[in-house]
Amino acid sequence: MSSEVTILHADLDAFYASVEQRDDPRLRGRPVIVGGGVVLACSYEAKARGVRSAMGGRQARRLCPDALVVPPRMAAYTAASRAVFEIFRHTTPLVEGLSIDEAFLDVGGLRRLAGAPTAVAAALRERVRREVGLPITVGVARTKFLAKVASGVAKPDGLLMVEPERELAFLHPLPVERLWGVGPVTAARLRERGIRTVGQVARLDEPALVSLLGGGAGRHLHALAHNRDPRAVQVGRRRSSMGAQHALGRGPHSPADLDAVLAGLVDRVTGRMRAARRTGRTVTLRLRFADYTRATRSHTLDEPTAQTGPLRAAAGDLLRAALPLIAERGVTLLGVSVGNLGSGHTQLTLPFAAEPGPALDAAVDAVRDRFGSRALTRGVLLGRDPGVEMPRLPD
DNA sequence: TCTGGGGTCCTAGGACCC
DNA sequence: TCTGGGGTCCTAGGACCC
Repeated sequence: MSSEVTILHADLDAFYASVEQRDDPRLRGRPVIVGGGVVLACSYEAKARGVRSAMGGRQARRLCPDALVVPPRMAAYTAASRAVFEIFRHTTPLVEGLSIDEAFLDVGGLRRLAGAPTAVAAALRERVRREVGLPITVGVARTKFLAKVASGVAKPDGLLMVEPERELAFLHPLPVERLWGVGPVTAARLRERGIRTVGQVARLDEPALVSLLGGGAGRHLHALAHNRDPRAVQVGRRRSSMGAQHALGRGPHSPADLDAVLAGLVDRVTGRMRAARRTGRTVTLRLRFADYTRATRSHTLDEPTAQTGPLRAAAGDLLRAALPLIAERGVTLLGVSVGNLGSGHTQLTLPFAAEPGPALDAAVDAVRDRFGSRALTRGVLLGRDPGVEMPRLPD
């Protein structure tokens, strides 16, 4: 783990709502809600009145009757996101996107070129504001985790650096919900034990946390509470699944209706897959029932594909097999996603001959570091020229 | 808090392989 | 013949994130 502060977490504020306020002056300074049935995003003026994203539209309007409700414009948000990520990548090549509106940037190599990380962060904020017209908050710290927590604390439209010598003083008073990976269930489990702050978590030993929360979450939380986070900023991560879903209302819905909805969903997903030049093998049918329980059913094809036909057929089989369950509980949401994306089709061009030896071994290690071991489970194609496929690496 | 649409990662059992 | 150890893949569920 680096002992220097090099990591930025940049996070656009109330992203969808800020784009709407940017594009329509009448919305500026006023409570804005994006999305009708459910709040997709809301401006800080609406947040001040208690409106939260994922809240039901009725409740949101009750809390804030004078809110201006606008329908989402996904194309505008995608365009704004692209413009902001261009600025990120112009700042440093080491950019790891987390979602449409946030990313980690490693600016460690820039000290001589562009100045200290806080100066880089301030310039970045200024540029996003000037060129894209959006407010953005940046957290600056020695680790990804601390940078993310810092941006959360600094929101909205802020900049906060956590100096190495005050990391624990910054971290320990925070409520556990601030920790990345602590949601309602984990927070409730901790609260039952009287644990509310990160400092209290840090006083528990790892076995106690593991028995309380399970192996993965327990070890994760123990590390974070002790400020251990060795993860590097990863460049070039690709989506591993693509999906689409649709809420149906309480029904009833005939099998033919469901099949028609399913066909539309598969069409949408495969269209996006082809546009992104991705293929996939695992089709997952997602169901939500009238009692808000959920189920998934999945099937893995022998060959990856982006064609509508085979994926549609597999999804149809899954739906037919789930009809008894649907008849029993009543379906309210249907979703399709395709996973196992792209493996076997990844091609990396490396600047050396792909012959066995120390150079190749080192390159494979570098690939593992950058993309994770999963990138190699189906073999990575190495080539000297784009478009030229080299033999598979041995496993 | 009564619920949209898009994702990630982890766990666990069973099948199957050497 | 009824038995080890190690590994991958598939399926299903669950927690979490924006």
